[in-house]
Amino acid sequence: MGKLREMLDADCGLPAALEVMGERWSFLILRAAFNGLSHFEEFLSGLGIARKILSNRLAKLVEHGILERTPQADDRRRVAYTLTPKGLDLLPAMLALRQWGVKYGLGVQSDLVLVDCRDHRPIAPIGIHAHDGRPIAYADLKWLYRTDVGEP
Amino acid sequence: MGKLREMLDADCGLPAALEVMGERWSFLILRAAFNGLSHFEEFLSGLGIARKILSNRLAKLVEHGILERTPQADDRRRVAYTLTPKGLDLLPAMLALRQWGVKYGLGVQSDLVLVDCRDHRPIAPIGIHAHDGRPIAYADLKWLYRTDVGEP
DNA sequence: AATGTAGGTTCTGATTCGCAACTTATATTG
DNA sequence: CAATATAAGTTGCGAATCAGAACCTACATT
Repeated sequence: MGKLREMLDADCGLPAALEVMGERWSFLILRAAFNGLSHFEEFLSGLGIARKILSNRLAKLVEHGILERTPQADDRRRVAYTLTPKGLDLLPAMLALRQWGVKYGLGVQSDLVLVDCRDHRPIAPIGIHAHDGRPIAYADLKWLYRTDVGEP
Repeated sequence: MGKLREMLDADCGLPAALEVMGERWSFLILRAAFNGLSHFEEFLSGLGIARKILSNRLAKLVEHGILERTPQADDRRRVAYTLTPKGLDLLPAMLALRQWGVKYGLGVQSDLVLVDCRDHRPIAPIGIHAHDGRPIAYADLKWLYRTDVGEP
């Protein structure tokens, strides 16, 4: 029980991730950004979000370094919100959620498929892999203390 | 622009996933379940969540088929909440978020590492792979209509 | 029978959400 | 140049949600 408790208390990274991305709309804004949207009014009409909330979320995403805010040079009314490397690194998490939603969701199936542009074939389901790339199932996982891991 | 709009409108599975998992605490409850917790009071003290919210979230997770609620036979006061296959399928998404949080979070790094129990080496970062398992970068992805994908 | 425990529900205030209207800085148009 | 339009916010306000505490109920233990 002590160990269990310790595992929970350990800041496993999830609370940090959820601090930003756990808020309503954050993931949908991120998806829109991945889809190429970058302006306030694009997000607004594309997502059906309230202006106030969009303003708040964009500010937080910028504050956390997930989006970058750059006023446009040629039209200084416009501001472009673009994904930073930190934001781009959320793609696996977003796709994993998305694939889960497609697998179990009741929603209408999209006609668009994410493919490898090289061979135009759909990407593999996001999954768990060993250090050598071999897929692993949940049953084959366990928690170890850092000092007990095999040699890297 | 029409195509962009269409991509956003398409129910890509993310909204469905977020309907349940987008709510506060849902992911942390899920993590606790993956860590072996199964009883109300365990979640309660393990997470520091309010009773009311925990009650509400557990009900929703059960309602959406992510957890299963089973009153215990030997002590019928106790109720076990356990992950269904649908819930277990959220592991990649949770790990992807967790790894992102570890990579960029400010939180204290956990001493516990998730390993392949066969060789005791840490799992690979969750990533995007082509149908044949080859890793792909964001730049190599694109959206295609289902009718345009390469032969499976 | 009395007490304790697991799992909730109810009551209260503080936050957050969402809609609509207003503001400010820049562009465009007559 | 004046008038109007547009992009990106901010403000105000009612509705929903959150969090903490106390309360409740079914069961189990002494």
